[in-house]
Amino acid sequence: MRPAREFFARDSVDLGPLLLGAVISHDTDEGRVSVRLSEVEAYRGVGEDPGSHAFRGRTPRNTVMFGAAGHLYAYFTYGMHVCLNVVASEPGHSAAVLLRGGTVVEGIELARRRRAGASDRDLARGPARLAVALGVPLSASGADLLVPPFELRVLEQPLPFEAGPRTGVSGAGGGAAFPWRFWVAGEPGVSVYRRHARSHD
DNA sequence: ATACGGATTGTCT
DNA sequence: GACAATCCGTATA
Repeated sequence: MRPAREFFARDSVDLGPLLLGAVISHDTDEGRVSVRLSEVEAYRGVGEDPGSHAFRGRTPRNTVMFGAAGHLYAYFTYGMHVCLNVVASEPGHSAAVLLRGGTVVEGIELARRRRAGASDRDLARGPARLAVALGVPLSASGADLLVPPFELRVLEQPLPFEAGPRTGVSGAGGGAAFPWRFWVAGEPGVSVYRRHARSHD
Protein backbone atom coordinates (compact mmCIF):
# COMPACT_ATOMS: atom_id res chain seq x y z
CA MET A 1 0.00 0.00 0.00
CA ARG A 2 0.95 3.63 -0.39
CA PRO A 3 0.68 5.02 3.12
CA ALA A 4 -0.60 8.47 4.01
CA ARG A 5 1.74 10.92 5.68
CA GLU A 6 0.52 10.01 9.16
CA PHE A 7 2.07 6.60 8.68
CA PHE A 8 5.52 8.19 8.85
CA ALA A 9 4.68 10.55 11.72
CA ARG A 10 5.76 8.22 14.48
CA ASP A 11 8.83 7.37 16.48
CA SER A 12 11.64 6.35 14.14
CA VAL A 13 12.33 3.26 16.24
CA ASP A 14 8.77 2.13 15.51
CA LEU A 15 8.81 3.23 11.90
CA GLY A 16 12.09 1.51 11.05
CA PRO A 17 10.82 -2.08 11.16
CA LEU A 18 7.69 -1.08 9.25
CA LEU A 19 9.87 -0.03 6.33
CA LEU A 20 11.41 -3.47 5.97
CA GLY A 21 10.04 -5.06 2.84
CA ALA A 22 8.87 -1.66 1.61
CA VAL A 23 9.69 -0.69 -1.97
CA ILE A 24 11.11 2.73 -2.77
CA SER A 25 11.06 3.88 -6.38
CA HIS A 26 12.75 6.80 -8.06
CA ASP A 27 12.06 8.02 -11.59
CA THR A 28 14.53 9.97 -13.72
CA ASP A 29 14.70 10.59 -17.44
CA GLU A 30 16.79 7.42 -17.59
CA GLY A 31 13.98 5.35 -16.14
CA ARG A 32 12.79 3.89 -12.87
CA VAL A 33 14.71 1.94 -10.30
CA SER A 34 12.94 0.33 -7.35
CA VAL A 35 14.55 -1.19 -4.28
CA ARG A 36 12.97 -3.46 -1.71
CA LEU A 37 14.40 -2.53 1.68
CA SER A 38 15.96 -5.22 3.82
CA GLU A 39 17.94 -3.15 6.31
CA VAL A 40 17.36 0.21 8.05
CA GLU A 41 18.57 2.14 11.09
CA ALA A 42 16.58 4.46 13.35
CA TYR A 43 17.90 7.79 14.62
CA ARG A 44 16.16 9.94 17.20
CA GLY A 45 16.40 13.62 17.88
CA VAL A 46 17.69 16.43 20.01
CA GLY A 47 19.41 15.38 23.18
CA GLU A 48 18.28 11.77 23.15
CA ASP A 49 20.43 10.07 20.54
CA PRO A 50 24.18 10.87 20.51
CA GLY A 51 24.52 9.11 17.17
CA SER A 52 21.99 11.34 15.44
CA HIS A 53 22.81 14.31 13.26
CA ALA A 54 20.03 16.09 15.15
CA PHE A 55 21.47 15.43 18.60
CA ARG A 56 22.92 18.92 19.02
CA GLY A 57 19.91 20.68 17.62
CA ARG A 58 18.92 22.19 14.35
CA THR A 59 21.63 23.13 11.86
CA PRO A 60 21.57 23.98 8.15
CA ARG A 61 22.30 20.38 7.22
CA ASN A 62 19.75 18.61 9.39
CA THR A 63 16.89 21.08 9.03
CA VAL A 64 14.78 18.68 7.02
CA MET A 65 14.86 16.23 9.95
CA PHE A 66 12.82 18.82 11.83
CA GLY A 67 10.23 19.08 9.08
CA ALA A 68 7.28 16.98 7.99
CA ALA A 69 7.46 13.20 8.07
CA GLY A 70 7.70 11.29 4.83
CA HIS A 71 10.30 13.61 3.36
CA LEU A 72 13.82 12.73 2.27
CA TYR A 73 16.84 13.62 4.37
CA ALA A 74 19.95 13.06 2.27
CA TYR A 75 23.42 13.87 3.55
CA PHE A 76 26.94 13.81 2.20
CA THR A 77 29.65 11.99 4.10
CA TYR A 78 33.24 10.76 3.93
CA GLY A 79 33.90 13.28 1.20
CA MET A 80 32.18 11.15 -1.42
CA HIS A 81 29.02 9.38 -0.33
CA VAL A 82 25.33 10.24 -0.17
CA CYS A 83 23.00 8.42 2.23
CA LEU A 84 19.21 8.53 2.36
CA ASN A 85 16.78 8.77 5.25
CA VAL A 86 13.03 8.90 5.60
CA VAL A 87 12.02 11.62 8.06
CA ALA A 88 9.90 10.25 10.89
CA SER A 89 8.27 11.79 13.94
CA GLU A 90 6.23 14.97 14.00
CA PRO A 91 7.01 18.61 13.20
CA GLY A 92 9.17 20.17 15.89
CA HIS A 93 10.69 16.84 16.73
CA SER A 94 13.45 15.30 14.68
CA ALA A 95 13.99 11.69 13.80
CA ALA A 96 14.74 9.69 10.73
CA VAL A 97 15.26 6.20 9.40
CA LEU A 98 18.44 5.56 7.42
CA LEU A 99 17.96 3.27 4.43
CA ARG A 100 20.90 0.89 4.73
CA GLY A 101 20.29 -1.72 2.12
CA GLY A 102 17.96 -3.61 -0.14
CA THR A 103 17.61 -5.45 -3.40
CA VAL A 104 16.83 -3.97 -6.78
CA VAL A 105 13.43 -5.24 -7.90
CA GLU A 106 12.86 -2.97 -10.90
CA GLY A 107 15.16 -1.22 -13.36
CA ILE A 108 18.06 -3.55 -12.72
CA GLU A 109 19.77 -2.69 -16.00
CA LEU A 110 19.82 0.98 -15.12
CA ALA A 111 21.04 0.16 -11.63
CA ARG A 112 23.84 -1.94 -13.10
CA ARG A 113 24.95 0.99 -15.22
CA ARG A 114 24.95 3.28 -12.21
CA ARG A 115 26.88 0.76 -10.15
CA ALA A 116 29.26 -0.49 -12.81
CA GLY A 117 31.46 -3.28 -11.59
CA ALA A 118 29.21 -4.35 -8.75
CA SER A 119 27.53 -7.74 -8.52
CA ASP A 120 23.74 -7.74 -8.60
CA ARG A 121 23.65 -8.53 -4.93
CA ASP A 122 25.75 -5.47 -4.13
CA LEU A 123 23.80 -3.01 -6.26
CA ALA A 124 21.91 -1.53 -3.31
CA ARG A 125 23.51 -3.35 -0.39
CA GLY A 126 24.80 -0.49 1.77
CA PRO A 127 23.47 3.02 2.33
CA ALA A 128 25.66 4.87 -0.17
CA ARG A 129 25.30 2.11 -2.75
CA LEU A 130 21.53 2.27 -2.41
CA ALA A 131 21.54 5.99 -3.11
CA VAL A 132 23.63 5.47 -6.25
CA ALA A 133 21.45 2.61 -7.50
CA LEU A 134 18.34 4.72 -7.10
CA GLY A 135 20.03 7.69 -8.75
CA VAL A 136 19.15 10.05 -5.90
CA PRO A 137 21.47 13.08 -5.70
CA LEU A 138 22.27 15.05 -2.58
CA SER A 139 20.22 17.91 -3.99
CA ALA A 140 17.08 15.81 -3.57
CA SER A 141 17.26 16.24 0.19
CA GLY A 142 13.97 17.65 1.42
CA ALA A 143 11.91 16.06 -1.35
CA ASP A 144 8.53 14.62 -0.47
CA LEU A 145 8.75 10.85 -0.83
CA LEU A 146 4.99 10.57 -1.23
CA VAL A 147 4.90 12.26 -4.62
CA PRO A 148 6.73 11.77 -7.93
CA PRO A 149 9.50 11.27 -8.82
CA PHE A 150 9.44 9.13 -5.68
CA GLU A 151 7.07 6.39 -4.61
CA LEU A 152 7.06 4.44 -1.39
CA ARG A 153 4.97 1.33 -0.91
CA VAL A 154 4.91 -0.56 2.37
CA LEU A 155 3.65 -4.00 3.29
CA GLU A 156 0.17 -4.48 4.75
CA GLN A 157 1.62 -7.09 7.06
CA PRO A 158 4.96 -6.21 8.72
CA LEU A 159 7.78 -8.70 8.26
CA PRO A 160 9.53 -10.49 11.12
CA PHE A 161 12.83 -8.75 11.75
CA GLU A 162 15.98 -8.78 13.83
CA ALA A 163 17.63 -5.89 15.68
CA GLY A 164 21.19 -5.06 16.68
CA PRO A 165 23.74 -2.27 17.19
CA ARG A 166 23.93 0.43 14.57
CA THR A 167 26.74 0.18 12.07
CA GLY A 168 29.40 2.83 11.75
CA VAL A 169 28.25 4.90 14.71
CA SER A 170 31.12 5.72 17.03
CA GLY A 171 31.19 7.14 20.52
CA ALA A 172 28.19 7.22 22.84
CA GLY A 173 25.73 6.58 20.04
CA GLY A 174 27.33 3.30 19.03
CA GLY A 175 27.27 -0.14 20.53
CA ALA A 176 24.51 -1.98 22.29
CA ALA A 177 23.05 1.12 23.94
CA PHE A 178 21.09 1.89 20.78
CA PRO A 179 20.13 -1.40 19.09
CA TRP A 180 18.25 0.37 16.36
CA ARG A 181 19.55 -1.39 13.29
CA PHE A 182 16.76 -3.52 11.88
CA TRP A 183 16.98 -6.13 9.16
CA VAL A 184 15.13 -9.01 7.59
CA ALA A 185 16.97 -12.22 8.43
CA GLY A 186 18.35 -14.04 5.44
CA GLU A 187 17.76 -11.27 2.91
CA PRO A 188 20.61 -10.84 0.43
CA GLY A 189 20.35 -7.06 0.63
CA VAL A 190 21.52 -6.92 4.24
CA SER A 191 24.89 -5.17 4.39
CA VAL A 192 27.95 -6.70 5.96
CA TYR A 193 28.34 -5.52 9.53
CA ARG A 194 31.52 -3.52 9.77
CA ARG A 195 32.41 -2.26 13.16
CA HIS A 196 33.39 1.38 13.09
CA ALA A 197 37.13 2.05 12.81
CA ARG A 198 37.04 4.12 15.98
CA SER A 199 35.18 1.60 18.08
CA HIS A 200 38.42 -0.30 18.68
CA ASP A 201 39.55 0.86 22.08
C1' DA B 1 39.79 31.28 9.87
C1' DT B 2 41.21 26.84 11.00
C1' DA B 3 40.93 21.96 12.57
C1' DC B 4 38.79 17.68 12.99
C1' DG B 5 36.42 13.54 11.80
C1' DG B 6 32.56 11.21 9.65
C1' DA B 7 25.21 7.14 9.77
C1' DT B 8 31.15 4.37 3.75
C1' DT B 9 33.21 1.90 0.15
C1' DG B 10 36.63 -0.38 -2.74
C1' DT B 11 41.04 -2.36 -2.93
C1' DC B 12 44.87 -4.60 -1.23
C1' DT B 13 47.00 -8.13 1.97
C1' DG C 1 41.53 -7.27 8.44
C1' DA C 2 43.55 -2.76 7.20
C1' DC C 3 43.70 1.55 4.89
C1' DA C 4 43.14 5.33 1.65
C1' DA C 5 39.97 8.33 -0.76
C1' DT C 6 38.03 12.99 -0.25
C1' DC C 7 35.42 17.29 1.31
C1' DC C 8 31.70 19.14 3.95
C1' DG C 9 29.59 20.29 8.40
C1' DT C 10 30.39 21.57 12.84
C1' DA C 11 32.95 23.31 16.63
C1' DT C 12 36.19 26.39 18.38
C1' DA C 13 38.70 30.82 18.41
